[in-house]
Amino acid sequence: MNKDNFFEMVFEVVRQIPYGRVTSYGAIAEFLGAKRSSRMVGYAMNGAGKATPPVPAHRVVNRAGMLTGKAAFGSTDLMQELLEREGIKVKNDKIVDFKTVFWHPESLLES
DNA sequence: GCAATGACTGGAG
DNA sequence: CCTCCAGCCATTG
Repeated sequence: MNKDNFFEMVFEVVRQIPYGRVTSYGAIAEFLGAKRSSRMVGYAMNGAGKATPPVPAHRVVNRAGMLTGKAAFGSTDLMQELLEREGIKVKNDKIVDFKTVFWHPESLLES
């Protein structure tokens, strides 16, 4: 079954990520109130490419800013391309100035 | 319902 | 910020 509740809220947050910004699985999990379920966030992203509308999963990386899920895009180079496309510099499968482009989900609370 | 899995995280070196 | 170890948790077989 697609669009499960847990996946849904993860997709929602990821879709709210502004252009040229990235966030981490733990940040999303924490925002959802399930910081312990950080792994589930990544797991949910596994269905992101199959979800509708598709979510910018390339904007979601681990806490180190490493493109851990690049393999799930089908093309490992695709994720880096998309990130650079947004103005984000990627070096050795890791985001440059990660803390600078990092986006906090809690920013949604600020209208 | 139990066992295995995984796009993770925090603590320590 | 990098590497290794152990803990958490929902989905799947």
